[in-house]
Amino acid sequence: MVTIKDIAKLAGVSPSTVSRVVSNHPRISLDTSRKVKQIMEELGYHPNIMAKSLVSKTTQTLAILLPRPAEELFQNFFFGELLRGILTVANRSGYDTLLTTATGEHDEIESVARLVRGRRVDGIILLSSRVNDPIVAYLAQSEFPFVLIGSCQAHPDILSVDNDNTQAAFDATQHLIAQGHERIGFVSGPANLTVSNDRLHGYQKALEAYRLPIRSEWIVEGEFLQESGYRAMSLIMSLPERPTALVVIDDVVAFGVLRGLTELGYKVPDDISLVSFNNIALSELASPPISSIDIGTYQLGYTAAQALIRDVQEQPVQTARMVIPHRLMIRESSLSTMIKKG
Amino acid sequence: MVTIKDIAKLAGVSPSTVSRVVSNHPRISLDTSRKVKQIMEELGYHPNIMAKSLVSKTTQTLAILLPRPAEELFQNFFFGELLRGILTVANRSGYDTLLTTATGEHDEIESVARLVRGRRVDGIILLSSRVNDPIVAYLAQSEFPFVLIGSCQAHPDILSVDNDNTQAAFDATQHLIAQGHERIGFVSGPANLTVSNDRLHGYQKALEAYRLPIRSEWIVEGEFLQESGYRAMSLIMSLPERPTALVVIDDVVAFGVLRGLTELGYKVPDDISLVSFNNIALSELASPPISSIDIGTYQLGYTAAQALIRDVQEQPVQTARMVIPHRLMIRESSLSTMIKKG
DNA sequence: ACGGACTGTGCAAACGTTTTTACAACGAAT
DNA sequence: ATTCGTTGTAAAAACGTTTGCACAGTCCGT
Repeated sequence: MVTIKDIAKLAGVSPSTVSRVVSNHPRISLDTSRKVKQIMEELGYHPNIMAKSLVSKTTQTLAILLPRPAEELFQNFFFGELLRGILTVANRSGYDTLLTTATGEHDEIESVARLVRGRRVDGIILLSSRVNDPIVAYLAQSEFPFVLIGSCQAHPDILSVDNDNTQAAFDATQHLIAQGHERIGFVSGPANLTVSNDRLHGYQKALEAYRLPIRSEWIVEGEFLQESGYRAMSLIMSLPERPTALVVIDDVVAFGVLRGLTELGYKVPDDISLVSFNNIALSELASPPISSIDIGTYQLGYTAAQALIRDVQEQPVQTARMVIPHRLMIRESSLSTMIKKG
Repeated sequence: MVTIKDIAKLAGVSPSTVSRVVSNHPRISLDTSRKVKQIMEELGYHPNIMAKSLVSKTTQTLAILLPRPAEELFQNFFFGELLRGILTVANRSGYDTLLTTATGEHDEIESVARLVRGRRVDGIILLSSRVNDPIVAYLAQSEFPFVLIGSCQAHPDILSVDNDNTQAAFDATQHLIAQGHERIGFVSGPANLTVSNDRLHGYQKALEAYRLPIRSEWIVEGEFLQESGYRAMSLIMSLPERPTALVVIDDVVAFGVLRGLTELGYKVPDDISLVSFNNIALSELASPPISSIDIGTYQLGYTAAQALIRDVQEQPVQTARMVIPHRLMIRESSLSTMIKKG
């Protein structure tokens, strides 16, 4: 392995001089600099990053931390977009990115502590919207730089990036109401996620605003999986009184709902209209194409990484709570030609 | 920051002893071990990973290296599955995982060199199937542990994991032939990827085996994008003589083809049958559900990580070239009830 | 009582950097 | 001629670990 000393010896200078050449120290003569650089080139020298980190106390590395069952996330197609947003910023700023999952129960904290206390990374991007996430609690108390993608009701004051999910769900519901629907159901995600709660809340607010009845049997909780949508759909459609439209927590779930409806012979959007969230690339390729709230996934990752890096570098961070705008993409699944009333 | 020395002082032992406690050295008395461990617990000690790496010359870190325009990959939905396979193995074996992209042209090599020469990681998982990838060339010559997911015609001897894409395409084509098709087209990917070449080759071999004509105008090259499928489809369908079935390089592309065919009023599978590759979760949710070759994406990642870790740890590695079995998932898109003959 | 094997611990060097401090050489200003 | 600022370089300490070597103490067989 070629070290700074090898270069120094060959160039007839001291190691410190080589180090200064590498870091473009102002008080190095052009001659020395050229000579050293040439030798570095010849030997293919690259500084040992561990040694560098040890003394500089910075790793130039961020961690993307996925909480417990990451399985779900990997399957979910907006994950790639999110990564892309994060990596774009990180690379540009010279940071490497560690992809880590916090597994185990008490272990969960332990695996974060390893990163934090072991100075493994300079900052953490945490993907979570658990209502009360112990990892958030740990990080908040540890004073370690981190940003949350999502939100945590127990810690509203931390650095985080999220959508206005309540407003988004309001918009989605309002759109269905504008299409003439009066009986609207909601297929939700796990109740311990703020994203589920917020969207449910927005849905309810919209119904209230338009004085439409909120029927608890039309609200079904599930997971972020197709199966979940399928099941929720059959549950709702087996009721004596059925809704004419559904707001669905996630596109993948909506795919499950759609499959179920099609199997049962319902026509979308004519029998049942659909609006969902996240606007993954395939939503518009479903048949019919699914209306979906675009949450600016790339922006979410991009903004989070940017804020974190600012924080790490102790530049002033603008706001603790950043909101990425959403946008309703209206497609065929919510454009019924004839509405069935009450 | 709490270091090994702090623990040592409080426990009234030397730093070396603490180190030995941490690494479960056999010749430490139970008493000392307990005392030290308790103090570590109290202070929340975690060893500084950089210092550790510096002396041990191992980082316990792998890099997942995505070649040039990673954009495409992030959009492609089997990426998540692949990551999941890799992370499962890596975590279990105590490795962290760096997600890196090699950007720039000459920079491409430079960014890899930084990882390799700077001892940033212990090994690299390279995602690529470029016919002649300079990164593969660099890594092969550098003696650095790495595994290729995909294959590289210029370096057939390196450690790699791939499918038998030729056979897979043969199977797909044969399936269409068995359904009675005699005029079969092929929507391919970029010509500089071995995956495109292999699959094209398998397709041609199948046609030859059954003495069916190979028509070059029915073979269209494109990208791994929906748009690409859409364009390829309209190109092929504008010909005076049209195929009755298409083999498509990738599910996402097939979605584009399907959309195009539907728009033009063709019925799938009755007018045109489809088989594609990769079997992403949404293939079966298309309408009609798309027949697809499952390439064992999770297995691909899992096997690659496993092989790499073996290599890094200098355990004997079984074979240089590992082949993950594929499986044709037959769905409605290739099950035409009535076949139009030549 | 003695040599040896074994057990438990400490000392110090090493890993490859960065950075503070020091200092030599030089030109310019007094 | 002396002082002073500037420029370029070197020496050495520090970062937090691991680990080979040394050594004191204990236990055992003779």
